Amino acid sequence: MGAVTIPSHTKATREDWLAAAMEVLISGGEEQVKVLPLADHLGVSRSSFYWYFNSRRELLDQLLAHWRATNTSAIIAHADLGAPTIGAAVCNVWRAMIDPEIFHNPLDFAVREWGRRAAPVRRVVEQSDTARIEAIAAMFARFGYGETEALARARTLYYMQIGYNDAELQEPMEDRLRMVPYYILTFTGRPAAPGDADLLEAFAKEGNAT
Amino acid sequence: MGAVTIPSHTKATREDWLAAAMEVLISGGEEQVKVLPLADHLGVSRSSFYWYFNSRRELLDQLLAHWRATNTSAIIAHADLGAPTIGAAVCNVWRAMIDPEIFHNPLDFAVREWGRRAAPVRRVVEQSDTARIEAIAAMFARFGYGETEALARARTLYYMQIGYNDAELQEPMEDRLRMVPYYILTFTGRPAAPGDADLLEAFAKEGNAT
DNA sequence: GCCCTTGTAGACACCCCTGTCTAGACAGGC
DNA sequence: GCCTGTCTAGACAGGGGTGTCTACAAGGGC
Repeated sequence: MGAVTIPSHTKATREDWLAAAMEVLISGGEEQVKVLPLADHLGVSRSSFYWYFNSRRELLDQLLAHWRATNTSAIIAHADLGAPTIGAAVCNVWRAMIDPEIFHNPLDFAVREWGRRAAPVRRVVEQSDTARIEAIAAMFARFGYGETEALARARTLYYMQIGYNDAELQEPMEDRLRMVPYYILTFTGRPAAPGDADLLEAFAKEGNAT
Repeated sequence: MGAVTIPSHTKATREDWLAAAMEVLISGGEEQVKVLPLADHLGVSRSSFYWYFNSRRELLDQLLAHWRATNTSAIIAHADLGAPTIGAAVCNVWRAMIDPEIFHNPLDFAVREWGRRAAPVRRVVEQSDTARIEAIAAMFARFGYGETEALARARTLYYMQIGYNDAELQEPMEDRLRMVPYYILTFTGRPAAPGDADLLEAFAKEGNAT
């Protein structure tokens, strides 16, 4: 991991290509990740790309690897977090999935969509889904839910959030917070305890619009 | 609506183009709907397409219109159905969203994905989501849930199913049925009544793998 | 039997994308 | 000051894609 010396006449580094490609993957999907437009965007010749990468395919593999190494672990970490009540625990997971600092939702969807058409990618996505849900189910189990119920509730929480994010609901944060107790009731089957949504509210107050 | 006479030397009708395009939209997304491959598939010259349609764009508009006219109304109709208990009502909606005869899930996703990138399409999808959720919220309200709770539960049910479908979970039907009472408990906050899942089980018995 | 509408084929102009290859610019080691 | 390794430009070959235009085949109306 020694510092790599970058010649001063370098216009676009490997990381520049990756970052630009990631942006396009997120905003336009895998099919839009094309070498020519990326080269234009970086103000560089297309052939320069082939110095860093063997092919477009290799670039895409790198993007998938990056996704794998970030989003899934973030959710699992938040499901594993200690919490006083199941309601607060649910809020931890919920927060992890709406905080752009923790979980990159547009990227998650870009990869999910990509996987719907590319079998190798789909397998990676399925593994991640399973791992995420297992972590959430374990969370419910820690609060006394039976195995099957924990799984049902984990799936409900997880898939509901996936669907919710998918809809990109433009809902004012205050409306959303007002509904939190009802969501907690639905997800856990127990009334929300006072303080369950504290961390969520604190996060909202920091000025996060979406 | 008079019967249209089709000259015998017609190789591909307007409907043939539409059906082929729909297939591609579903399996490959909007970007894959291309005139040249469709022409090859239909064993016809590309120029013949331009006799029926002014442009690729016009073809896509037709596909969106067809989606609008089928999937959304199917869900709303099933949410409006009478039911003895809220658990059975939830099963009605659930069944509507997993029965390929009623609701074309792959098409729904293709359109949803398309809308993520095309603003006019997105608006149509948003309208549909709102209408579907309102119908489900009204269903909960009919069983005595307060307005906000009904909305929270409607969204949970609807988005969870969207997320669930998105994951294309390959789950044996018997496992799925076994979890139904737990899902009913989660969605409604009330234990499943005997018979709630009867229609769902009948549907499963008809031999529907997914 | 002719014409006219319907539907198709094939060529043309134009655009965008991938991957390869050659030539060359630029800095640093020696 | 030359050589070498790093990086880039530009041209080339090859593959698709959209629309348009002209010619033409094949029935039905008259």
